[in-house]
Amino acid sequence: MSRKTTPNNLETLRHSASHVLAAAVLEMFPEAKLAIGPAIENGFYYDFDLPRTLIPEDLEILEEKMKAIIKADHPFERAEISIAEAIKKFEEADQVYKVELISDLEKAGEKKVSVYKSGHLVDLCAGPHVESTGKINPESFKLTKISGAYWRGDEKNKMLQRIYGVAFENKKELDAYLKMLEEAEKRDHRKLGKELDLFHIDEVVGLGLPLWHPKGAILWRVIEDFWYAEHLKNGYELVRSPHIGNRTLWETSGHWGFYNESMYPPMEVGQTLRDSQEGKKAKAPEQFLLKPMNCPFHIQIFNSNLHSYRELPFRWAECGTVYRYEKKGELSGLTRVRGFTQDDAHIICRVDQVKQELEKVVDFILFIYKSFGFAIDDVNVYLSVRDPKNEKYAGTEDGWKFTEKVLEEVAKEKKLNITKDVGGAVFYGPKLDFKVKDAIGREWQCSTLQFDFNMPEQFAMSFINEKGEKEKPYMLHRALFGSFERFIGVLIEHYAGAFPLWLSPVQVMIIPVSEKFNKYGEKILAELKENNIRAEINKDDESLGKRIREAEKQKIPYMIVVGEKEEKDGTVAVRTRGQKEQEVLKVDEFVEKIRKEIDEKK
RNA sequence: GCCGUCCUAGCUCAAUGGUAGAGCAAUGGUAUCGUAAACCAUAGGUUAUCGGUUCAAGUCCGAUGGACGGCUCCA
Repeated sequence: MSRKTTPNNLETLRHSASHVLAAAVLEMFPEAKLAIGPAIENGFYYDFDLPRTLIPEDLEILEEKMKAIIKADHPFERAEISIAEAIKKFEEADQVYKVELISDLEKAGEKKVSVYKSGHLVDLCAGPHVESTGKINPESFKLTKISGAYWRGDEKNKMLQRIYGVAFENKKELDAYLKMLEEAEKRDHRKLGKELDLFHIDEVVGLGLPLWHPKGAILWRVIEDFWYAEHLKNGYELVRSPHIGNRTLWETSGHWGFYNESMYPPMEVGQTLRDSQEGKKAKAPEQFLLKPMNCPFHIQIFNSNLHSYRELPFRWAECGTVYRYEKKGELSGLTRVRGFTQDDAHIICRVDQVKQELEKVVDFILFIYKSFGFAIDDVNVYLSVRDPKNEKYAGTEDGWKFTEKVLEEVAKEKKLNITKDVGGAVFYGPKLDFKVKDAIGREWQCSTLQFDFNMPEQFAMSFINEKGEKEKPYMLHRALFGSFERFIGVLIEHYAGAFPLWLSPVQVMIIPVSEKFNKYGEKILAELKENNIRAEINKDDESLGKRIREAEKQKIPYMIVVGEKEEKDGTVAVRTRGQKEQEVLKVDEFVEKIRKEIDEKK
């Protein structure tokens, strides 16, 4: 029985392509065991258990085989069979992964499963598919990469081989996609970080511990200044805390037990380094841990005093550098590091203040994205709630119900296009996450807004309410950037390194026509600096054209060229990034123009 | 951590198992230049590290380290 499908449904097409891949793999390796093969963004993948490791050349062979299957135009025939029949069928074919999937469907209460037959391949599948393999354009797909993937995504399970492919309706779309990937590579923050001399990650210093070069550090500083100014405007107070803290703190918070997989091990103190080198034991040893988060410190500030309900809410902000020993393979440029600075704040408030505080934070987050040129469509928002089946959650039933409800309400009122992530909540509370895509489409969590039921309990936080009784406050964690490192990483990719004026490490490059005009150039440099404009002068013994080229490559927003005419008239010839046309302005006109542009953007 | 690919000068890349090269950058000169690369010269390497195979290894094999793409993870 052939089922009607929508032939221009890309997802159907991609999913069908994954079946064609599976058929091709079975031709090549009759003993291959099939796992799962869904459609994904831009294409599809299929996981296999194979008798040998694939090599890149295998992909070419498989592509040819796929094309032959497409050419043969096998119909996709759907059939519904009973669970027992399905298990028998797949057991006979020795498809152990399929048998496991069917058994799970049975446990979930299914009586029948659907299978699709096309050519020799019979695959367990909910469908839908295109009518026949011939509906796939043989020129519009490509197998792209091989990787390992754990069966059912569990690292305790066997690692299978995953083949990824991209698929589109026609060759033109495929080519456009491949071209886009090529372009995306050029805006990779790791590449631009080197080209623009912003940062590097040094093997000797340690993995995941970026070093910020002068141009990167000024970029960071500009962002940080903006952050501080906006927080003070928005009713936050600043706090500061150390990088290390006594182990007992982390025992109370629960990190010592729960997060020991990703914390740097403790350092033992109570003696000098020399004593330690000589193998001496401290008389009263104490252990200190690098902080993986700032919260316990902020809580200790709260707990150092008795608080009245009248004082609440507290909004305490800190750009605090935290350290997490991420697994080596998880590290990636600036987006996943081991030492990073969270733009953290904790809001400690009463129940009647929760909603208003959430609204304020959401508004603040939206303001931040707007300020850095992100459209809200560039940002995906996830509401992570409890998995009701799982019981490993801190806090009371009522607390969860209330906070999940109010989070969803606020998200809806603020017209956020949220995706609900059931089971995505951390054990201590529900959260709202904002994720931004990098150049190659990977999502990185930046802003986060989280409830915490655990810490107030563990640290016995309380304030005195109207009745004179102790009451436990609500605590919100939030970060707008997430971390400076990650945010700057996605920012570099977002702007492809061509930062708007207010963020540019060098805002103006002065280029004297020849060394005779260096003095005039220096005079202008001094005047720009006087006006807090980040300017440099390029007096290198190189041609004018060469120095213009260098400034363009460094993506400096304004270049000003000065020579005989300009010196005589007290003017500058202004060239804007990416434009050939120049504008001649009086020096103070230029200064005013730039200052105005910088101040407006802020 | 797991699967796979990769690692040659500061950067981007060459070199059928047979003497490690080029461009850019750097340094020293000449030219003092009007909007995306002036010209000449010099220097720069234990081919990531360690071990093996071979008459001979950048090249083949193994281990280690690192990078990249996935998986897992991301408080």
